[in-house]
Amino acid sequence: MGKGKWVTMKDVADFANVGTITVSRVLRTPDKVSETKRKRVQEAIKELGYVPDNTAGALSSSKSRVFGAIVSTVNDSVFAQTLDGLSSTLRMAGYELLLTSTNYDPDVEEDALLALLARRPDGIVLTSTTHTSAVTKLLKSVRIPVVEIWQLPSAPLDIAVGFSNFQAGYDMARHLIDEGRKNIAFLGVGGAQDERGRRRRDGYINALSDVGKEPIMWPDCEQSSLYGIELGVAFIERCFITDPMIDAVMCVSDQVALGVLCEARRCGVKVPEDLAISGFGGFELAKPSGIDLTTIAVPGKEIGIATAKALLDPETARDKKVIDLGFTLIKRGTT
Amino acid sequence: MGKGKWVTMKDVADFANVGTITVSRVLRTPDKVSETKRKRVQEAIKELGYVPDNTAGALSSSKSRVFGAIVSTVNDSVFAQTLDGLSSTLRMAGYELLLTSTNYDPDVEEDALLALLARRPDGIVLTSTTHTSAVTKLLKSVRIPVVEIWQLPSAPLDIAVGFSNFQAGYDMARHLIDEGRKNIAFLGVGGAQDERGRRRRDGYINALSDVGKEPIMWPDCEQSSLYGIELGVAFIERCFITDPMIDAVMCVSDQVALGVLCEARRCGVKVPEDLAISGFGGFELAKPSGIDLTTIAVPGKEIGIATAKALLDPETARDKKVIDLGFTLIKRGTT
DNA sequence: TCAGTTTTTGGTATCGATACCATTCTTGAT
DNA sequence: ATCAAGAATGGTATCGATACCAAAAACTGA
Repeated sequence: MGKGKWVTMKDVADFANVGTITVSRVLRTPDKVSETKRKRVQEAIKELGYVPDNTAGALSSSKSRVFGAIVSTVNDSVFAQTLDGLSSTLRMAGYELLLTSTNYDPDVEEDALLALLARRPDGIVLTSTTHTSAVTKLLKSVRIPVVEIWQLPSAPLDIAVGFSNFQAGYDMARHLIDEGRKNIAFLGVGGAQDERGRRRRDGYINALSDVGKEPIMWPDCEQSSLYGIELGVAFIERCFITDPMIDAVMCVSDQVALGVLCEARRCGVKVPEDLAISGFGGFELAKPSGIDLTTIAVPGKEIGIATAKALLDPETARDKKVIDLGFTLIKRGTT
Repeated sequence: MGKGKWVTMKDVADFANVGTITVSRVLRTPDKVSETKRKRVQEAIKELGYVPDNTAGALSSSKSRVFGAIVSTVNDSVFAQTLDGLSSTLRMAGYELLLTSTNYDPDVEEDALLALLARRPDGIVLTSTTHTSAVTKLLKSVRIPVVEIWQLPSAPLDIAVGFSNFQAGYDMARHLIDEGRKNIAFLGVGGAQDERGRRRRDGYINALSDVGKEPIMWPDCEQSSLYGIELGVAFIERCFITDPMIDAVMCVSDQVALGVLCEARRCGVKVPEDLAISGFGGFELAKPSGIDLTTIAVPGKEIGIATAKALLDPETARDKKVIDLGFTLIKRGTT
């Protein structure tokens, strides 16, 4: 313990009395080495506590065995599931994940991408599909798989894995309309950064216009600093109370919907009689809990797994280019 | 765009008509290069779209500018805050974060650590403090800072940043006792994997024994596959109903507490009159929302930032060894 | 037993940057 | 004008692995 330097492959080779390349082969292609030497090398590795140096390996083989991910936030439970699925699938294949979050800032994305490329990853995952021109140029010039996830761009840079946020918004609005709701509001326009949320809102607007209705969006400007549950609470206080014609609210996320639901109950607003509420994200609570929110379940983990597969085998994935994993509208008690 | 290979430092040097080392210096120590050449090099970099290769740099300088993190799960909002603080602070200093999650499995931890060390990180972050002997040996032999976070081990391997889970459990139990509760249950023993939860439970047991009370723990065995909100719901159905002496429940997490709260309301159990409920994690909802859970707020983001600082300047951090960032008991309406 | 294969093994160059040392160029003081 | 001290610059070795090719060993069938 506490040796000054790392044990190198040469040390192992000398100890086992073989050439360095044999040690390399024991690690990468064991069946190409005779059993005697293989065992001797494996013992030497154990004995000396050798840990291979991947930075050196990456340099000579130009394969880093690392994938880079640039996500808008890790602070989201459904996103976290994707990361879980992604990183565990990759690790099983002997790859690691270099993670960066941008907090929805495109300039940070550019910096992050440069930092990532400096590590010569074998592939890149992005949760955003709107990039600065520099980013687009870089991504196009790079000879590695680029996977955009959680949405389906019309013109993917390379490969896309996700589902249609537009369709999700459309379907949910349609569901509310079918339930006989007359004045359906959309809550959560504020998130100018969140392009997935905007797509869902666009779906909502389209569905309404298909039946000749006008959208009601709140907060009406993007100045609002409210988000999550607090935004939901504020909606009841500041919007629903002043505009009692509203009989349904479609929330940008489950968090927001939860805020609306709790505050509605506290204020004696009957759900779903007076106000129908829908969320997004696949809130895990169901009927028995008393919080049975109608929502859209998203295959978060599956996206992660499919992304990992696409990274590991880009050729196959490129045949499809856009991999749509769909979503599920879960009708529960709040609508 | 679409060039076969990466642009190398040599290419930039030739283009700018300088030596490679000058290019290197422009990137790392710009003030040691004359202004004329510096500008020429910077233009060449831009012109050619040069992205430095850090794997090569890491090899020759033995500084990878990458830190590795092994977390039990990313699927936890408070953890996510730590990761956010950690990775953004590190990136500002020009470092990246290599993230691995173990899903609470110590064997995975060992694999993950080996994979991480193969990338020769400049430091390591761990959320667990119970390791296999192989892991402990490896971590001790490594000459880089090792930071254990989210708890305070009595004998840290190197540096620890966090707060006392034991104390948090103790204080919350004490709070319930002070509120006059007679039969306080602890909900969430099942998480054998979650050592932080176990510490809090130990604090609870201690607080009760200090006043001569017996602990009530549910589920009583670890066979339960329930977790999160569902566990909270199950508690009311299966435990509280059968043992009506219980007048308080201290939950291992806010999620669980939320489940208890919702189900209690649905079943007509009065909170806090019939049942006091406490959570853990710093649930962001407060009084106006109707869900005003008494909880313990944890400085998640601060832990991330402090960890980053410790990694970047281990010498200073080692003076303290254990950095206690504390926690805050937030008394709200459920107790 | 031997030529012809196939498998196993090792030597050497190489990946792209930085470290170290040597050299050249400034600059200021005498 | 000359020299010393310091700044700027470049050449070459090096980091630790893998690629590529050549050599040695083992195996095949006649």
